Order: sequence, then C-alpha cells, then structure tokens
Amino acid sequence: MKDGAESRRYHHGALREALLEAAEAELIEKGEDGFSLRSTAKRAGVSHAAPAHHFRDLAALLHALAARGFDRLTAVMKAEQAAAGADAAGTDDAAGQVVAAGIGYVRFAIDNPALFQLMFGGRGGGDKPAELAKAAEAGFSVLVNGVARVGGRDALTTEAGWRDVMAVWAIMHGYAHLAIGGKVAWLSDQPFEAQRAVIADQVRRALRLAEG
Amino acid sequence: MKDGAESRRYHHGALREALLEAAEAELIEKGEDGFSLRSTAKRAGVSHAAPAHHFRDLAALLHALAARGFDRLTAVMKAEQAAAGADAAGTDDAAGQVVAAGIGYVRFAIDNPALFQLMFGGRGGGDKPAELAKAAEAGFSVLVNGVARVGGRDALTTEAGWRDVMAVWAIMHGYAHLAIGGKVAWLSDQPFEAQRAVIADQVRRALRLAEG
DNA sequence: CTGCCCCCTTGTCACTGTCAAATCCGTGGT
DNA sequence: ACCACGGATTTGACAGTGACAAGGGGGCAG
Repeated sequence: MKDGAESRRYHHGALREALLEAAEAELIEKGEDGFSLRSTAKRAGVSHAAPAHHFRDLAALLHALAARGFDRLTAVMKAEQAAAGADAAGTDDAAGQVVAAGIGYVRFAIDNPALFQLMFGGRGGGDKPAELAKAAEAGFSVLVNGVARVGGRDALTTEAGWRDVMAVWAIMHGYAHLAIGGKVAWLSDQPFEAQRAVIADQVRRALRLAEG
Repeated sequence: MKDGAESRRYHHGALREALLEAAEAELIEKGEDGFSLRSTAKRAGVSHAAPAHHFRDLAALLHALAARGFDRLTAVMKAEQAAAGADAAGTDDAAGQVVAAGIGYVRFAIDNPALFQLMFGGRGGGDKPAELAKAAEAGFSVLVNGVARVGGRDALTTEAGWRDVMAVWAIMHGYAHLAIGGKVAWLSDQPFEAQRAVIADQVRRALRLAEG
C-alpha cells in the first residue's frame, strides 16, 4: 500500500514530514517556550524517542522547521512580487515589486509570528546547518534581485548596492518585528492598503526614489 | 555589617541583584538555550530554590533581566546622543543626534547579543509585566524625542511623525539584528566610522533629509 | 535574652532531552 | 514460500529542569 495519508503502519514512512507538521502546530499552540519534543512526538502519534531517527537533536528539528519557514517566506515574497508585476502591467515598476516583496515579508511575519521568531535566532540557537543557511539565503536573494532591478542598481557587487539592499531588509525586518510585538497598533489597525502605503513610502525613501 | 560585596551571610541581603548579575553571566556563557535557573542559582552561591523568593518564575527573572537590558540600552543611546551633541557644538544637529542614538542602539546589540535577543521576544515570552513594558518604553521615548527635534516634526501626535519614528526604529532594529546574526560581515568588518556613516545615511533618508 | 518572621534550604514531583537496548515489520535473497 | 536482514519504532532509564511544600536558621523587635 502506498498509504493515502493516515495509514497506521508501523513503519510510518513519512514520519519526518509528519513530525515537522506536528511541530509547527505545537509551536503555534504552545509558543516557543512551551514547545516540547516529546509532545510533538505524541501529537504525531509516535513514541517520544521516534524523532531521534529523523532529527539528531531538538535543535535539528527546529532548524528544519525554520528552514521550512524560510521556504514559505520566500514563496510568499515571490507571490506578492508576481502579483505586483501583474498589477502594474506594462510598466517596469521594479520598485513596486521590491515593495511588494517587503509587504509579503511583513505579512508572513504577522501570519506566522511564532515561526518567524524561531527563524530569526529563537531556540535551537547553536550551529545552524548549511541547509538552513541556504533556505534563508534564498529568501534574501529575492530581495537582492528585486533591488538590482531598480534603477539599474548593481545590488550584487557595488557597496552602494549592498547598502540599499540592507536598508530595505532592515526596514522590512524592523516593521515585521514591530508588528509581531504588537508595538504598531497604529499600523496594525490600519486597513491593509494603508499599511502597504506606509511601507512602500519607506522603501522608496531608502532607495532614494521620488515618493508617491 | 553592611557587607562590602561578598559577605557570606545566611541572609544574603542583595540576592535579587546578585541573581540578576549571575543570570546575565550565565546568559552570555551558555546562551539563551542553555540558560538554567538552577545553575544561575548555583553561580550566585545559593540553593536551587532560592530565586523563587525574588522571582515568581523563570520567566519573571528573564523579564527583570530584559528590563535591566532596556535600562542600559536607554543609557547607551542617551550617552551617544549627548556625545554627538557635544561634537556638533553650537549647531542644532538634531538629526545627528538621532543618528547617534541609532548608533548606540546597534552598538548595544553588538556588545550584548544574547541580552538583546532576550529583550526582544526571546524566552519567557508570555505576559510581559508592566515593569518591562515601561523600561522598553523609556528607550523608545529617546528615539521619539530625538525625531521630534528634527525639522520641527511633531513626532508624538501627527501620523506622519509616527511614521518617521517607526521608520528610524525599524532601520535601527533591522541593522542591529543583522549585525547580531553575523549577516553583515560587510558592515561589521568596516571600521566603526564607516558603519556610522552607513547608518547615518539611512536614517537621514528615512527622515527625508539631504544626505551628507 | 527571647520570640518571631522572613530568607533560604532540603526534598520531592512531573516533565524534558538524550541515550541504550529490545522489538517490530517490510524487504530482498533463495 | 520462507527467512534472515536491517532500518524504523518502542520501551526503559538517566541526568537536569522548573515548580512546589515543608523545614531550619538567623537577624531584629520587644
């Protein structure tokens, strides 16, 4: 049997994935503090030591979870970017796409606060495996490429280009963090379009573009 | 005896402070993950249950530690600000002072990475006590007041003012986080004055000031 | 000097992450 | 069809953790 999802075979077959799923659910429910390897195992319907075969450590599990988060973050950013591109139709609104990516970034953080916090230096802090670094890098590259398309910037090699990228990144990350921390009621309360306008404004300033 | 520091009286007398001291040392040594209430108690030279009398929870201890961190962060920002004011002597370089505060912010993060991370939503996540919120607010107000002095902005009431404040905050926080994560070798490797220039440039852009 | 109250200690509990050994069961060789 | 092989999973155990309940110790008021 190739098992249609919930087969209860002894050899689970997809335990790794199931564990990650359970882990994210636990993370959302109990928060980063209350998270426990044993209870995620229980939620996945296996014994407390089962995860050991798929993840060396608790840290390894969290790292995998974070990597997954980066994958999704990257996807969200790309999606928003693509949507923005469709909006503006013909015009090469490169800046608008960077803004869109930023919106996606912040939106992801708001939608997945616990995961977002885990991704950025939460628990499981030690030695991040290469896999995680690569996933994070992928998300970052969306931003780099976006900035590179704005006004013929060479975001990859020149120092000024890097500064622009970092500035945009810092703004996105800062807003995301603010939003999660509930520090921006004035922002969160706004309709989404207003939030978009605020962030767009800031990004444009950082890139020295005319406003509006 | 009013005990000159290390008195070994049964009634410690300053256990609360000693525990916070030990806790920070432990935090630095073992990182946020390896941190343990019991071992900080041991480091402070008391039994494992002693902290309970001064901090309801592990979370409470961490909150107090974070509050302390905010106090120091505020102090650093103010100090840098004051130094910048002295530099520019007569000129009312309000923007320069905001920049200085930002520098202080990033510098603090670099100098106290573990503490900084704890302060911003690390462990002990649940219900932040009022004390902590107040300490955080104090640091924030340094920034608010600084921005308010720039170009006659009304940072406290107008929405545009808030946007400016948030933009600067986001930039500072973003850079700080980048620096901690080691993501900005290109920045960290620079001499400090170059870092200052980069951040100054960004802050000025966020406040729509002429560059340079 | 004496009693009291607060600070701290000792002891214990449920729970955590990790390791070692036993157990299960699909797979491939015959 | 059989059967051993070997990886996946379980059971069991151990040191450490945070929280709680009692007990002991000492400084300070009377």
